Amino acid sequence: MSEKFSRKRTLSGVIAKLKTAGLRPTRQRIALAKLLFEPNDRHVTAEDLHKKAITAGISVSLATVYNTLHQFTQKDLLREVVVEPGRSYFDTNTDDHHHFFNENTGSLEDIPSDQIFVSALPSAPLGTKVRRVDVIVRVEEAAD
Amino acid sequence: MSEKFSRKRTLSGVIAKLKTAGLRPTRQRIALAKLLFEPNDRHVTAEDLHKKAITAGISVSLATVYNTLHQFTQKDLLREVVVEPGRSYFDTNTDDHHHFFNENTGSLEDIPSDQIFVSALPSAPLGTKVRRVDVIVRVEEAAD
DNA sequence: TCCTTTATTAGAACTATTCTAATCTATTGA
DNA sequence: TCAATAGATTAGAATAGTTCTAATAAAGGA
Repeated sequence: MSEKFSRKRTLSGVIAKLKTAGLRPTRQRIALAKLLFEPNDRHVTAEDLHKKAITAGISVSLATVYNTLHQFTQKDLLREVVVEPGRSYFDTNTDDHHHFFNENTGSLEDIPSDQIFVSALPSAPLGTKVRRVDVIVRVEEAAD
Repeated sequence: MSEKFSRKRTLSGVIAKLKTAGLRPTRQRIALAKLLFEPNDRHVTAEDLHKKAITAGISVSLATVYNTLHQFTQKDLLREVVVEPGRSYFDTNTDDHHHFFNENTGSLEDIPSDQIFVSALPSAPLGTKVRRVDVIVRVEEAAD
């Protein structure tokens, strides 16, 4: 019973999240949100998520995955991380933070914002304002 | 005479640069290097450079432009800057520095490394070592 | 319930990039 | 200087990731 209850809670939590964001809680969006907001796998590509959904028995098209990722990003449920040309990562952590990017494995890892300090001294170019500061620490496998 | 002399100097400078990098100074590479290492236009896409070359009357294929940009990057004559999914910029400034990226116009602007200070406190993930730290200050047109 | 709005879909289209295999060119050494 | 050869260039095909399109389906309100 408690399992059923907790599943139900998660479900309604996700639905509430979507509603608050002004997105209709459709079957596909609910399923994708549940996959995305699981504790692990915080950095996901569209391809990843699509595979994951199909594997989980959720029938959803790649187009919908892309649409959903972009909508979630627009509504601040996700954050897009650009580290490689030709591949977008989406991060379920929307708090202010930065990343390690392993160029050999392609894996991303968060750096909490209190573990790195950036003093952005120069003012933004004329007529513009700062939207966000991204720090990417590019690492490679250490040749032992 | 002095014009001819200086043109010659530039040419041999570019050739020397290529040779030192261990790259054969071919007609195409010399021409692309001269276009790239001009004082302006420090941030260039493959498409940009190809157009520029064709306009300048230099017959070169897009494949060669890509090859050349990657070879130059490998030899540290250029630096690749990834700010947008699906488009790579190449920066002729290989010194340690960072960037403003205008998300509306797609333009890049250098931030000298002495104008920004990053304390990368957290150590790199196990088995990896830091290769580079990229700071991208994303700006947008200020809604006046 | 029915109607309107919004979402989903398969597949085509698009964009940036890489690959392929044939042709050409720079370098080296006789 | 010239031929041999290692390396570079090419056009066009192929690929990967993403976006578009127009038809179908589902959600929410009256």
